[in-house]
Amino acid sequence: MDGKVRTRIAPSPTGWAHMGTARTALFNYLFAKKEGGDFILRIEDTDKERSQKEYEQDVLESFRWLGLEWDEGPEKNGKYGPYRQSERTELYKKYLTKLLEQGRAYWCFCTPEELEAQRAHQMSLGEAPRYKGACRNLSPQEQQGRLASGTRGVIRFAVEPKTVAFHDLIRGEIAFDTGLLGDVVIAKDLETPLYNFSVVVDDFEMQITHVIRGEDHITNTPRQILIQEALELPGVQYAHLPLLLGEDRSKLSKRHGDNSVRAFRQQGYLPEAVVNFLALLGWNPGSDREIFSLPELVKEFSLERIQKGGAIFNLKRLDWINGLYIRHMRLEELAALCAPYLPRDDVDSEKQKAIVGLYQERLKKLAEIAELADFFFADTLQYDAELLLWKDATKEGTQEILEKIRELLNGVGESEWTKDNLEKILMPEAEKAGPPEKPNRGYMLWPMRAALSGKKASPGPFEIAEVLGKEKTLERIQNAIKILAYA
RNA sequence: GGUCCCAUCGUCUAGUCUGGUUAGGACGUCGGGUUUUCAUCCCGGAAAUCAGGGGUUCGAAUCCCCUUGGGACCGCCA
Repeated sequence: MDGKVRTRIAPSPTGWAHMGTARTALFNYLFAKKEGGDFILRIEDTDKERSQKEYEQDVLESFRWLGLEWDEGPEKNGKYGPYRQSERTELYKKYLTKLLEQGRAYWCFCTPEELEAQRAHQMSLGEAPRYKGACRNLSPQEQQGRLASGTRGVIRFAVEPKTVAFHDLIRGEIAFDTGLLGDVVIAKDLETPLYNFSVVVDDFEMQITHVIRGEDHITNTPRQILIQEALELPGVQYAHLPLLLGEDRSKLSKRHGDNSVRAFRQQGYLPEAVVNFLALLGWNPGSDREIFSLPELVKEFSLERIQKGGAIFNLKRLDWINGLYIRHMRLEELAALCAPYLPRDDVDSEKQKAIVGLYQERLKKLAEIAELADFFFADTLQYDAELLLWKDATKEGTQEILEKIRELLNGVGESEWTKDNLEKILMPEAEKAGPPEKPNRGYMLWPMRAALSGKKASPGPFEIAEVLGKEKTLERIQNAIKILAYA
């Protein structure tokens, strides 16, 4: 032992990687890196029924996307693969056998029905539901006999009644009376260990020094400490994180919608923004600063500044941070990220970049650009004539001004077709637009912008015109005149 | 029901250890400015009797006790 800090994230691949898992991973990563230690990824796939490769893949992709690279694991294409519990069966078997031989664990042959009945009975009596079956008193010979006869059994750990206390790095002393626990099932058979057992074995074998996990694991801790003690393994430090909550203040789950990392990724949240947002849920630097890159978080991080109470997963705030990161991005980079959300055909990358540039200040998440910028890719715009009328503008007046716009634009050469030029040419006219007694540029700019975008809200008319090009711009002005004529 | 954890604006939180602040910041919200619209940007407002009650003290969000409320867990899931 060189005293190096080692943390781990241990997800089970039974669903898409969750935001809660991502935050736990982040805190483990931050603490490990802050202490100059290692961050390890261990896939807890002992549940063969529910574990799926697809989900495991999603976990790896999600963590990599967030920039949470783990420090070791089986080599795979020059990158570290994850450790998998399913590949460590022999290891668990060794420790399981040891506990069985020591008499600290035993085979239990109670049926699920019997256990259910027991639980129900205890609950009705107001007791803590726990295993108090008779199998604990079966002699080794009886256990072997039943196994030999083909009776299905599970392996239970004999919990000794005592007070187990541990020091939680976030919450301080926490004590439990294990007499209330009951004998926990630690394996279905020698080849199929269960969570509370495999965790203890792996955390020791992987030399984990700090177990940083969700608060929902607090009550598992005494069981794991007992197993640790029975196996004569050294203890680890625990830090139980406050939970991520839904709007109703209950643990964030599917009930609150799809909170998988991939869902956020698909909507166009940036990994840097997600990391920044997640870090500030339950932790703060002790200053007013709230924008941090991953390396900056590593520098600032400390377990002492982690909150005890749960934190609601506030989408509005994520949107704000995401918009902020989008605005601070290099346009080339943003355009590349937006490309998948825009139509592929007939658009060159320069034009795409120009379009994205118009939305850099307007996007909260990348996917929004599809709908916002759709009119750039449309053939003919469909909209109600009403849209073209600004405030108290009349149909006739608007028609007139559109004609004027067409005339002026017609005179602009292809080579002079830039936003600045168009503005220089049209603005003097716009200033005079409207009733002579109270002219306002809105009388011209609004219908022009509406004609070009077909929308109530969009970037400015000159910016759009530049991207659209002369031909398409004139076409749309013409189209607007027609729509007014038929209205 | 049992065990354990938690409690400052609607939300994320600073301040609590080492009592003395107009209880600070941010998101959101409302209003104003810039503006053809939306967004950005700038300015301003409302918003927490610090869950409640009792102590200790000249003084309590901060220290002590009680109560209440919320949450997590109680699986042959993790």
